[in-house]
Amino acid sequence: MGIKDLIQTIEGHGYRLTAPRMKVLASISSTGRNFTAEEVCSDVPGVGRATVYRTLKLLTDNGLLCKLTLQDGSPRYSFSMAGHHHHLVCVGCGFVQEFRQSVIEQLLSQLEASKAGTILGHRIEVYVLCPACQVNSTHPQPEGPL
Amino acid sequence: MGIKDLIQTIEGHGYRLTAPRMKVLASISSTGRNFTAEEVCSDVPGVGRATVYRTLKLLTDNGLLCKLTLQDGSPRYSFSMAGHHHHLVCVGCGFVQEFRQSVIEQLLSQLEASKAGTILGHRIEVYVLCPACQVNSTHPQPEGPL
DNA sequence: CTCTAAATGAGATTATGTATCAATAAATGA
DNA sequence: TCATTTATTGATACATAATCTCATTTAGAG
Repeated sequence: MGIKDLIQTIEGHGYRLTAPRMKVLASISSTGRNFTAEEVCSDVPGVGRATVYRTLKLLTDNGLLCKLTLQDGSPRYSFSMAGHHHHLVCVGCGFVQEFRQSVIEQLLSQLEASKAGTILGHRIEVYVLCPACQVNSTHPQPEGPL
Repeated sequence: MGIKDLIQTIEGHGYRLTAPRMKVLASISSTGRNFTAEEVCSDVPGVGRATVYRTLKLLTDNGLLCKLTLQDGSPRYSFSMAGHHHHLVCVGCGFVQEFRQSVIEQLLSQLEASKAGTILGHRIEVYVLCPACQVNSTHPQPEGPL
């Protein structure tokens, strides 16, 4: 996700493109991976914590970011490529892949058919050890990633 | 889940059956539904908050309770009936049903086959409006449940 | 009954945010 | 351009969920 897309979305929705927001956009678009809100805060000195959180929420609400939950329950933000999708999170390096799989639609219709009620939403996250991290754990490194 | 099962598990794992723990067990087994940690705290005056959290964690780690996440991200505890399962949470009343569905196994094998890495775990929660709450929302009540 | 390791409780601390509100800055229109 | 309006900001307080510390207590073994 380039910073231009982020800027376009901000302006396209009628939000003001302010200096603090620009700093947040520059920070997250330069990381190239997913991140926590506090990491962004550290990366934009001079910008208030509240503004960082507000900007992340703004981007999340407008579909540019996703907030996901790691296996231990801690939250991270990642860029959102597709419309509706789920997350494949590497436990080793934190790398996030999105996926869409037709069996999920099957699952939801099976559940709806079983008189469980009207489905309003769902949360699906799969935790993996990615191929690169599997190699690292076979040949342990002094300091692992993430 | 009766209080006897809870006690048996505590003792069976070699944990001490103390008065504060008994109060927590009595509280949660009498609710008959799912609950938050703070609700339990309020229900066991005299027992420290840390002890309540420690006991809930103990029960969760030993498979008697599940910690689930509502749609807004807030956590609740529910009794765990089956071994491995997922949650169907009513957004209206908070009622939690467990489910197991074979399509989930399909999903996981599809993902594993797609060179995504080794699957270590997953989190699947489906948010519904249960039949009873659908009736309530059609004929609104002064004060809804939960 | 004594002893010891487990468990407790009070309170501090951490993590992840949201709410408040006066001050500031961006867009709008005269 | 200047004034006005409105969004935005930052400092700080607050909220929630939980864990950590550590001195004290207690369950249960012997």
